Amino acid sequence: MRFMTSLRFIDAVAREKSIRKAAEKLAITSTALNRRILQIEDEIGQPLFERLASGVRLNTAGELFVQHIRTQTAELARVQSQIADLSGIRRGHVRIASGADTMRYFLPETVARYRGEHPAVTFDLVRQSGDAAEQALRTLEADLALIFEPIKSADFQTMATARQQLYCMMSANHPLAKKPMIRLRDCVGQPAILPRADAGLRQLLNVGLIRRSVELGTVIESNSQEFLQNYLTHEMVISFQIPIAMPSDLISAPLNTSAIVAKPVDLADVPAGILHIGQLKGRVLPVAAAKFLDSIITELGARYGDDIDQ
Amino acid sequence: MRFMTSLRFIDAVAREKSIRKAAEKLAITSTALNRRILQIEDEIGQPLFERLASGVRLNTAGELFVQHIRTQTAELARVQSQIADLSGIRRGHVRIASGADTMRYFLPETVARYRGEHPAVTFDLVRQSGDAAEQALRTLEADLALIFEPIKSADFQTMATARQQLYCMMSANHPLAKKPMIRLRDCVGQPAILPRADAGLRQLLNVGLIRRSVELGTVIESNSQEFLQNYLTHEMVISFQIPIAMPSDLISAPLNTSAIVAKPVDLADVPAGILHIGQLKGRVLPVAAAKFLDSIITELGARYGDDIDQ
DNA sequence: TAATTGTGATGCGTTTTTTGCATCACATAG
DNA sequence: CTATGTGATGCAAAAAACGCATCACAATTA
Repeated sequence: MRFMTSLRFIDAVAREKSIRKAAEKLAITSTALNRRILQIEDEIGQPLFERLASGVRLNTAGELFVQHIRTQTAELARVQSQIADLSGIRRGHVRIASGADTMRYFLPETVARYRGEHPAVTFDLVRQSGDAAEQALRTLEADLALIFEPIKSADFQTMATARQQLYCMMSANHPLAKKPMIRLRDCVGQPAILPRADAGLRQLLNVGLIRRSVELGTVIESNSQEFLQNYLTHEMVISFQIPIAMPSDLISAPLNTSAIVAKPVDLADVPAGILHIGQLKGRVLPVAAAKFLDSIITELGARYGDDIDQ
Repeated sequence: MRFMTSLRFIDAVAREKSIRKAAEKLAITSTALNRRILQIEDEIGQPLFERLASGVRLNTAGELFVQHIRTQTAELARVQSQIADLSGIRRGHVRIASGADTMRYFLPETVARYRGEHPAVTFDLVRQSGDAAEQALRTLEADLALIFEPIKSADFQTMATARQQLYCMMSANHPLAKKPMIRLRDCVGQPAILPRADAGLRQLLNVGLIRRSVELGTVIESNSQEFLQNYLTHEMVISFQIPIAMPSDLISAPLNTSAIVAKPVDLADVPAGILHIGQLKGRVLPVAAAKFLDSIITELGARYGDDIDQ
């Protein structure tokens, strides 16, 4: 959209906090970008940026204007999506911010199924922390966010939730692997590898550990789920995971030949965590995003049945 | 705002239903305008207008897009107003659609008082019928509307109301002029000049006339309030008016020397009509318009006290 | 039926706007 | 004090927008 160019540029400068850096990202020269900004500021009647030695920063007027730019951009996307939807085939672009949990199996499968029905819809999938995902909704960089505990912002509008019981994962020949259900007291002193503290799963686990006065032998912390899971085959340690982040056969086929097994942690020790699927409060989503949200809810329903809300 | 040009042009074409006519209004050639439209349509990916031999007409996609243009234009105005408001002096532009009643004395006085406090705020005052005023709110051509009965659209959000008792006006030497209060039965067969049927006042009066089975000798109908009032000095006829459309001394000073007098019509015959002041439902008004609305409410309160709501 | 009028689309030369290079002025860090 | 980074600006080249003349089509009029 040509008429959005100047607005897009201003948004970029606001994000980069530097005209030259933004110009580089936009693949134009800083002088062209600079002049566009000066022109808009001239038309507005007052500056939008403070000029610092280290770059630029939005002033109050700029904050207001950039907020307008972002909502306008999102609105335009929504209208375009709506218009494209008129021609029968569903077009559009869906931008999703999510934690790592759903990026492993759930989203690949759900997106693939949706794209099977609507090949003209494209996706952005950004893996980030819960806080960052909420922020992405606010700045309108994302349409939907999937966040596993906790929700911090009042701007987050939950459209669906799924209860996720904590599972303990370990090598198939680990002593605990024979139990059908894990109690935290079983894990006292066990060497464990855990997600880092900013993950919702870790916070959920910590509450249980404190309540039961259990201490694990935390040998490794990592924010890579791949690492957490694959490491289990190399050392006799335990880890924790929620179902949505596990291969589906790990739970559904307890007699599988996999070298790794997952056993549920007693809900009395650690309550089920909540996976929140939501959007920015008050926003009207583009057709494609709204329909994909339906898809997510359907898929969650198929997987977890009664553990789904809304 | 340079970046709004193409959008403004499309809106103009949508309103004129002709590229050439719109081009003339916009003071450019039809070819330039035509090309801008083709370009936008190309970027959207499908046409926004149907091409007819007599001009163009919005198709469904166009309706959606033009709606978007209008809301975004209004939003931009709001943001600009908000930004201007940061610099202390209140700037902005207020667009008012109203019936003739308030255009005579109420709005001139209220606007003048407001501009006395905020000289940088400019105004558009469009006199039109109630229906047209509601339509102007919907197309975002107006920020506020003042409508004297009846409100038809569900999109109209009433922000304040003022009860207006009907008054009978006549020359000071008219037989009825001696009565302190007029009953409709006093008017049977009286030659009368009335506003046209599309005016709220006329509809209000008609209800009373039918209920009391009274018929007037309607000799003249006009939509010009000036005519209705000034004619009273030339022929012995009666007319009707609401207080807000009358010079303030007509009521406040009953012993005035004016050649024209106004006497209230008994509320048992004709109930008080309601003057509605409102905006498009759900819309956030620019600062200047919102503050002027406060001004209107204050002014109404000073004039009519208990007859004001909300 | 034929001419006329009005509509949007398009090729081409001109005008206006935007862009990029080189450079300036200024602030900060080393 | 020097080096490096920032945004602003003069000037020429590139790109975009514009206006004129004209086409193709449809509806209206003679």
